[in-house]
Amino acid sequence: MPSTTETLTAERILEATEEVLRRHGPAKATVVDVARALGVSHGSVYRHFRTKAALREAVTKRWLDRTSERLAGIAAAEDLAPERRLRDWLAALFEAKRHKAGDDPELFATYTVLVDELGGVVHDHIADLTGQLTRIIAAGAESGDFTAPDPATAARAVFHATGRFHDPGYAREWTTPGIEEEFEAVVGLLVRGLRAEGQ
Amino acid sequence: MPSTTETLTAERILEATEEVLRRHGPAKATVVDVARALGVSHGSVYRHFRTKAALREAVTKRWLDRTSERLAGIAAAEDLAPERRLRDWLAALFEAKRHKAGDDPELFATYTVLVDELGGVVHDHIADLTGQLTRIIAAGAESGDFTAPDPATAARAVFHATGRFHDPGYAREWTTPGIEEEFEAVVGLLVRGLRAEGQ
DNA sequence: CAGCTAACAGATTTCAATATCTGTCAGTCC
DNA sequence: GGACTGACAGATATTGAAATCTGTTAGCTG
Repeated sequence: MPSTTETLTAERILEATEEVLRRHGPAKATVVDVARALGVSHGSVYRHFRTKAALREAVTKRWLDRTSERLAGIAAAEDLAPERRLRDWLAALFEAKRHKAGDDPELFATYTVLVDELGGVVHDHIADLTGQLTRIIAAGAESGDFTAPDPATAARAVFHATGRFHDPGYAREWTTPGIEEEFEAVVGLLVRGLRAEGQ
Repeated sequence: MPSTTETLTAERILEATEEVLRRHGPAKATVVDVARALGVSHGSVYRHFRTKAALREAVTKRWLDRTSERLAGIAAAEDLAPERRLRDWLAALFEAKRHKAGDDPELFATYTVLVDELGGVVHDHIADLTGQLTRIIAAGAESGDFTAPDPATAARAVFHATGRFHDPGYAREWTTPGIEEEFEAVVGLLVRGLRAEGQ
């Protein structure tokens, strides 16, 4: 039973893949399942994605990009003071990840598996996020609020230092009681470390 | 073939267990293997450890404690300036973990598996390490080198912020080229954040 | 009698046969 | 004739029967 008569597009395949992953999980989701969900033969799916890995990569990239886009808005908010912008951005990153993990834990676990079987995608995602952070810190350095000889290095340091609050490997900890305070303590320390001497 | 005629002690069982883990890995190491290595029946092992989990826990605790002990020396070196002491301690922690991981990757992977199937042991280990950090930071706060209203909170923040350089989950990254510089950048930022206003 | 063994029940793991999946391609169908 | 199918070979996953392991205990042994 074909779900619609529309032509088969990469986009429709990605949507079906996401649904199959949600239902079956990363280990049991097959290309045949995706084709079945679309009412086509699996050969047709291979017309749009050369391998199963390419399909998984595309769907994962889409998922990661949805997070980056939301944060890009904050990174671009040049009206806010740099410190405020940095704190908001980090809080939004934490909140976004935590929400994804808490909302639908199985889907989050699924994407976590996909993410670390796909080296390149994560690398790009992290480059994207640290790029946004670099822009915030560079703005702060220019305005004199921050001391940062090399904003890109400082951005990576801030990103790594807050890993506990956005790296999926720590997702289990995101529901423990004191986590908000831990986050505040780490961010507070980092912001103090970035601030220019005369405040 | 009994390896010796000595009486069977908990200590001898732990040594044999470590050897069996090194040889077979965490998934295939059995209590029967340990007993065989000691030339006794597995029932004798159960006389000293109530369950297989208890045996694994004891051997893991021993392994973690070997790291803590080395660091305790630095934490107690009260002749060093607080900032120096903090930097040395963090560098020693990174170095210790990195060495363990690089030296015998399979044994490290084995213990990593054990560590995160045993919730309580890690918790104690982390409490031990953050306790050492707290003492260093508290000393810095007293001497006026650091600003830290709550040294224990600051210690946990520093520990979490440097997770990338001691959490086994990141072991893969410890051999990548820029890791030393990343470490320096994070530690530099944290130390700046801890320093009292007038330097 | 303290320390050990050996045999056991139930749970878990292994292994090999069987089924399913991936990726290709010759051929069908608007 | 461009999008799709369906049959195929080799790779991977599933399954269930057999082997092994965990944890207990009755009894041996020095």
